[in-house]
Amino acid sequence: MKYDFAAIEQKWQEKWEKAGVFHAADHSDKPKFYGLVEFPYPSGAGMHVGHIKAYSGLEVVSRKRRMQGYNVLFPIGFDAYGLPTENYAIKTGIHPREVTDRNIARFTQQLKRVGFSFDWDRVVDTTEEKYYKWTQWIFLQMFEKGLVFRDTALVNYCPSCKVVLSNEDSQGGKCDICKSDIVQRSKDVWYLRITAYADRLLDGLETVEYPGNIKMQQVNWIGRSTGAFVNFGISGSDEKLRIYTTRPDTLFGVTFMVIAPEHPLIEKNRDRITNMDALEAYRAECAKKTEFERTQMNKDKTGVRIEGLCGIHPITGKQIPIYISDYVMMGYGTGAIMAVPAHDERDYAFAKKFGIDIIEVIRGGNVEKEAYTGEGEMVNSDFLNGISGKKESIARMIAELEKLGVGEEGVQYKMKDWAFNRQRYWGEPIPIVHCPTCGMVPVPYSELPLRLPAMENFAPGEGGESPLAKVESFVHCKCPRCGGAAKRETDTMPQWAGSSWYFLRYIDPLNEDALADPEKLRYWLPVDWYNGGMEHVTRHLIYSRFWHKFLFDLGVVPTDEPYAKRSAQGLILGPDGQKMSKSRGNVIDPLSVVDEFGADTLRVYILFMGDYGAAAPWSESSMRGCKRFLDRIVGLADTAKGNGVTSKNLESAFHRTIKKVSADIEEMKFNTAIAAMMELLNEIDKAGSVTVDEVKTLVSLLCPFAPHVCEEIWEKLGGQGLCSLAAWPVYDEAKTVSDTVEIAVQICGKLRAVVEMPTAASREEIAALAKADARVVAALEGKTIVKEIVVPGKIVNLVVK
RNA sequence: GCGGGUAUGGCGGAAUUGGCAGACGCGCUAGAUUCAGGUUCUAGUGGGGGCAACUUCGUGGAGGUUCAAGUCCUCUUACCCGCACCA
Repeated sequence: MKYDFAAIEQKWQEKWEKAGVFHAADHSDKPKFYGLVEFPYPSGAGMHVGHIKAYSGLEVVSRKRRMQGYNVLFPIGFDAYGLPTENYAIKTGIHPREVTDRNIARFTQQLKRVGFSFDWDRVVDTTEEKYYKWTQWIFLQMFEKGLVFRDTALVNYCPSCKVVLSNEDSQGGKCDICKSDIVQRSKDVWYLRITAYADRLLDGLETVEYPGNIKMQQVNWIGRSTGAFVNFGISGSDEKLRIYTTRPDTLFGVTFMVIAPEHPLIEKNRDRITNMDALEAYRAECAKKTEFERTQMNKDKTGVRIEGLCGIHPITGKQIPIYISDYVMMGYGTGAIMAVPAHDERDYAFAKKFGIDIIEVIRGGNVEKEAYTGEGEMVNSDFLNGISGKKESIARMIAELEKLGVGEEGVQYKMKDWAFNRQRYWGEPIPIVHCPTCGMVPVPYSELPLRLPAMENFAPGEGGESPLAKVESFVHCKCPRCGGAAKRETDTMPQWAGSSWYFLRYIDPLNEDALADPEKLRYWLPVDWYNGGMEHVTRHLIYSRFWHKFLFDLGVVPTDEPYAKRSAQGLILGPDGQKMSKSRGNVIDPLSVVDEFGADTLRVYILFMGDYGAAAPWSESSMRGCKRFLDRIVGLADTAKGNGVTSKNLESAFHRTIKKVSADIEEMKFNTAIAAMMELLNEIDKAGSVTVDEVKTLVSLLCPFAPHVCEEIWEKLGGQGLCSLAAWPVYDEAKTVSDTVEIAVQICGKLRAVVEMPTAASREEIAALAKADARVVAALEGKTIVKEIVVPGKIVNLVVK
């Protein structure tokens, strides 16, 4: 039966808003549930079906929790600083503030039309002064604790966006925002010392409930390796060349050393090196390549030997040639390696190309043919000879190095410190003053927020200078320490800043004295369940864990980890099975679906499409099936008569469905939860009649998925109050089992009959009933049973000869 | 190259973790209702064989374990995702 979804949806959205049913209470005797979804970037394109899927999962969980009597915090906000808005503003001349406000208003309206149960009184916007005041406050706290520093570095620069990008934003050598090629530039940039938290970010993973693949990605991203630092000598000098290796056990197999082209050793020894021309030519060649190109050419090794300098082996004292090559990176370890060609594939390729000796120190392979990286007995290795455990030889070698004072155990991370700046307008100003006498001075806390100045032209300056540098009144200031003339920092923070702590602000969005009240933080934290996209697993998720741990150390937040549990939704693909994109023209607009089929249908379909965590293509006809389901539910309500239960069988089906839907929601198996309700509806149709009580139960189960139509039916059936606040149905385990059960009877593993028998039958009774079935009797004709397998409730298998 | 994942009808996907493969939905076929249908209802729908009861094959491929395998083991193929000269 078709229903007027447009009228119903508007009616109930208004009622919910008026009654404030989705407001979280700050203090409550109820158990709390904090469900968090990744807040959107309010782009000009408006909402995407992907947003709906991303929010629908915890929307259902949150609605279920409310019905279960929890005090639920399910907030939403806007991560509104960022380049697309700024670029749009530059193009159109409309101020980013105005663009942002407009986009937020549009998103808000769209989200409300889908009927999400967000607490709209707690909306945060990262670009508001009252919000970014605290982003700046956290930055200054980090500055005070020595976690903020400046360094000259080769940075990824996007010539199109005119902005310095982090490694994370320039993966694959392309700008994450505009997809143009990245070039390398030398620049003074801000860093956050996230590596200081590397171990804790790793160890903390043990204490949280994240899916295995997310943990794995974070572990790989942090990339901890243990090994040793070893100091090699330099011929004719008391200088040391320090290297990092994970295989100190192979130290006797070293036949050459390699340093990165940018390694300072070369500059320091200019006068002693006899082939500077060749080295500089090679360096110039490398500088032309982006980091991406450098890492792409991973097989063909190039390099130049440094003439006039030699390494000295720390134990044998042997002279060792040193090369420069771009297969060694300045950014990892010490920018220098000891090369053991016999047992490392890269060193092997290099040695073959340059005709360098290969010394086997671990037996087990054929070093004439290829590098051997496995384990084996140590040879040619002095005091290590005869040992065959890698662990033991490494430990012995490290002990020896420490005894001789030429090395020690060490740990390295792939993760680099976080380049924390943008030369753009639409971001949080970095609250630092550069004073000619005092150096870098933080803006006093009392002067926060340091406001983003009004500007007419926010196009970036040539050469990557921030547009803020053009605002004289902003730049020129007095040094907060000495009172002398000084200049403000003009860089702004990167887009990941505001999103690194937004979940804390939801807890107390209007607080003017603290980022949030400690009492409230203690009540709500940690976030019980956080859902978001896989694309944020290595950036946002690590950054925000880092900030949270820092705030924990400050005593600002009560938990070491911000998120107790994390899940991720899969993409919605276009009807053609391809990723949705404007250029492919396969984008589905959620609001046009709401117009045509209603918000409830959209919500049910998106969760019914398939595994919540997997990608699935859009199918309009499949969605129509969900509409049909809701229409049938509406029709069912009209035929409901009387109270109590219709029949024992149907009662049992209800209890089974309550059990399944309850459990499936907890595991985000929304597709099978909906399928179970469809099955129940089919059962009811078969039974031919249904009571008002039963329909109310079904509608309560469906309410988190399709809340508008459920409220309407609930009201029509005389339900108390709102369906959204009704008690979540409970099931009786005893009633989930029906009296009889169908048992499959196999003979030699082949299905021969299906026999209905009492659920309570004993093994013997089951076997007897099975053997009494006419078809089984026929099949057993002339055979002898050699084995009987009886699995109560499931199957009987008779093995015959 | 390393790490992780996936593979089931015409399609999206189920399968209580070793126990009737294909739930649920779409699509399709036939019939009914309707002036009409992108409506609604009824029945059917994995492949082959048979009028039928029934029978046989069947979860990317090849082996294996088991009374019993989509599920466990070995090998293999294809695709997807992440990292990528990390010393």
